[in-house]
Amino acid sequence: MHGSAAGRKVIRKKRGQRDSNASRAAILQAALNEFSSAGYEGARVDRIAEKAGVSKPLLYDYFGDKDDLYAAALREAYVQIREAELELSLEELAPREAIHELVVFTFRHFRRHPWFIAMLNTENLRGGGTVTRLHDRHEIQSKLLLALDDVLARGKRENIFHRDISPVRLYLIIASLCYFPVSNRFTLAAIFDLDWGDEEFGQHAETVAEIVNTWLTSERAG
Amino acid sequence: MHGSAAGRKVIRKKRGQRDSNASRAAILQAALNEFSSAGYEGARVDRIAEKAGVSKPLLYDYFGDKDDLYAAALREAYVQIREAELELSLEELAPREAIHELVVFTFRHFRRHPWFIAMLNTENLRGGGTVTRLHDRHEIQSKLLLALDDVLARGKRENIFHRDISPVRLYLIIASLCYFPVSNRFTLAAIFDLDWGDEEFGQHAETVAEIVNTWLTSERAG
Amino acid sequence: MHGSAAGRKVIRKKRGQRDSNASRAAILQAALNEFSSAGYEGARVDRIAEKAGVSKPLLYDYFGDKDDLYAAALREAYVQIREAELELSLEELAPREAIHELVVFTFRHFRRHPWFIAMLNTENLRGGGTVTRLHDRHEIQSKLLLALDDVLARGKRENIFHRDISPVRLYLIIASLCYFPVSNRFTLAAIFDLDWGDEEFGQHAETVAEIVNTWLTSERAG
Amino acid sequence: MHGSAAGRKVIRKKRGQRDSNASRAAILQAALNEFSSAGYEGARVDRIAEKAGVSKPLLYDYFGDKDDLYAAALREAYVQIREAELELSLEELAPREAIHELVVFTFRHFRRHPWFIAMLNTENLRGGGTVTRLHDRHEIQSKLLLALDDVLARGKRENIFHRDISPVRLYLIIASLCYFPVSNRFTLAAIFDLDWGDEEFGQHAETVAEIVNTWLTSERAG
DNA sequence: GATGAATGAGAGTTCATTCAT
DNA sequence: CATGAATGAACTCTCATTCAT
Repeated sequence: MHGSAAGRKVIRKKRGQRDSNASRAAILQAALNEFSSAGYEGARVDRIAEKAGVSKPLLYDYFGDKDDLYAAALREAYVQIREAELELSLEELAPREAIHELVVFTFRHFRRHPWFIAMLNTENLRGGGTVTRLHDRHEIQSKLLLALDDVLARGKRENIFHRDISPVRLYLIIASLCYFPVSNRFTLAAIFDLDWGDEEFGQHAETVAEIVNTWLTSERAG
Repeated sequence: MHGSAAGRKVIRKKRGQRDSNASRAAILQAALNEFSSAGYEGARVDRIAEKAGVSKPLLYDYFGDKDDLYAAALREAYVQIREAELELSLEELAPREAIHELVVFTFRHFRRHPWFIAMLNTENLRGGGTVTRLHDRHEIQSKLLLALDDVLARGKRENIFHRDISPVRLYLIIASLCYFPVSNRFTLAAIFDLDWGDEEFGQHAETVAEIVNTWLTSERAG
Repeated sequence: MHGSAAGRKVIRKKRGQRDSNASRAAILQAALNEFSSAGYEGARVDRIAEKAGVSKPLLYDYFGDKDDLYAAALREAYVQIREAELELSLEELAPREAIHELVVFTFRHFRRHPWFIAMLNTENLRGGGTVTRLHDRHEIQSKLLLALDDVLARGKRENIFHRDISPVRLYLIIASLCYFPVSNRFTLAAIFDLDWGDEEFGQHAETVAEIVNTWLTSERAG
Repeated sequence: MHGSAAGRKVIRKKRGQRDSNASRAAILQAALNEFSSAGYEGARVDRIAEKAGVSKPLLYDYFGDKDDLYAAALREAYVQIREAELELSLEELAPREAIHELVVFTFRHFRRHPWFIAMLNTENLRGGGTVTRLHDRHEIQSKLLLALDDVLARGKRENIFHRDISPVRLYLIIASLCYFPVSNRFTLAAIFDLDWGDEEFGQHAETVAEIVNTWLTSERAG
């Protein structure tokens, strides 16, 4: 069923479809770059069309108006970031090592994909109205949550972790610690002279991993 | 007569100027509201003037162009937030209690001043070019850093805390944990159904405080 | 079919573009009118667009900003005036008659193209910054210079003219005499009651021609 | 009578009047500078007030609106130029020498007072509406006309000049020859590379003087 | 299907001018 | 007499969007 539908499309407009897909992808990528580097209001439809190498009417034809294009770009940001997460596999690591690995990965992840952070900030600045309307917004959840669930369960079973916490809450904590220094790097640099290079970021990641592990392994205060 | 008139003058702001000071303050506040709710590009000078109850030319006369006004609003955001921090005093609390208090305060602080978070996000989205140009940007540092320094020293002296960490780094960790759930509340709500009310935020603050205290009091791993 | 279509295309302007060339020309003419009748600062872009029958964005798209449009109009003024000069041919006239013809023509020329004079005045009022930047400003030189060179040479050869003078200097003298009464006609009328009609202008042109010829034919003072 | 009137003023508002006159003069001079260097539309009332060292309301109080101020500046331009002409005395020179002197003087005159030329150009660009409304516009006529009348009469009487021409017409010719090279110096420099210094201007003045004298002394063509 | 041509609506900014003290 | 404070109106320029081929 899935296959035949795709097949039909290819037959019906072989070339058109191929171009069409390439154009769509180019527009999407250009939109993602533009929105993440200029914000919603700062983004220019002209610039997106130009960078994508298509005409504006085509762009409007494919994606609707600026708002729709922004929604598509936001969705694309989530899709891309989740794809990038696939390279991480924690199943075979011991719980504490898994946490360490996860923290270090998340940190690097955010540093390497600043446009993802920019899109999230933009969307939150706008009140989240767009993300709420993404029809598959729940499927977009980090795959890391599942891995985290497994790690937490193993840690509990092996009597290494002594805290009851949901994977979501734990992810929230890890994400908090990794997000802020990247997201706010410019103001932090200006106000606190925290102008970090790769090395300092790496060290901070180690600290963060230890904080999380220390907490997970400690007994609850009596 | 002369004396009392002069006295009144001081209270009613400098005279001769129709109401210069009041106008300035009104513009600044309106700008802060507008920029934090619409971002830099989304902000409208018309709207700021209207909300401030002044004409656009007056606004331009006082603050220069939109960029200058934005810079003034950003600075005002920092000033207001630092003023609000004065209500916290940690000197008389035991180290662990002080940390707990600080975390809870910071959390509530961010929740109550969402425009501050919005301004920081906007500025980081823009690459921090404006904050770098604020002449007194270093004096803007959180007063909490000083308090934190004292708390850390006491904790060490009393053999309660066993971690070597600079106040700035510790503040970074605390701020990270408190900032992200507020800053990203809309996307978190949409993706993870993390739609918190005051109570849940309060609980999370407790968790955060415990994480930090657990780490500070634990021995370094051998 | 192909050929004839192509032929038609040339006549009907390039196709596919809705009416790009016609719009450009209309804008240029409207700009010339507006700048020459209102000066640079007094000229209104709205008015130019309206007179040209196009929208402002189109105008900006074609010509850049007001400054660029002004430069294009200035250049157009020179182009039009030089085109109009083509109707004059002096080669077959005797030297004295040629000078007479040239003076009378120049006078009438200036009177009939007052917007040319207005553009020159405007540009000189502005310090000439724009004309200096015209890339082909030297090719804009009056074709009359060449004719003048020929007339002077013949006059010398035939022992009619006895003055050594470069064509440029002679043109400067003739232009001076023809320009001022037209350029300053309003102040002259107000101060000296010199409110001339066509006839008086014609008489003055005769006087001017005689002045120039008298000088050219006279021997240098010993 | 004269003295007592002045005396009364001084008594009536000793300081006020003195300031008032100084302010008026300062405004007038500033307006002249501004209008002649920026044109009517380009001139800024703010700048005039600032350069004159007075407040804008004062300026408006003294002179009315921008139009009135422009009219006053235009009148002032004529007054100043006529005052400067007083230094020339032709009565005791032989006719040909007088003409030579007059031409050289006029040339230098225009070169040294470029703001006068700028004001005339501006006014002509505007259609002369303002000069027409100056109540004493006829008294503003060049004093040189009277001198010229005398020179022409003497030339005729002494059988040196053989042309019938009114002083006004002769002045027009001389002014034409001296005005254009100065007025249009920027475009001439750009188009014809006529970038003159003092010396070349001086030489040109000599040529002009000879042209005029040659014509005046020549017999009318038979 | 794809695009050059075109625009309505509105943005930031400035300017001559006038209150109110 | 003198001015700091204030503004309505207008200007240049831009942007998301659509027509017509």
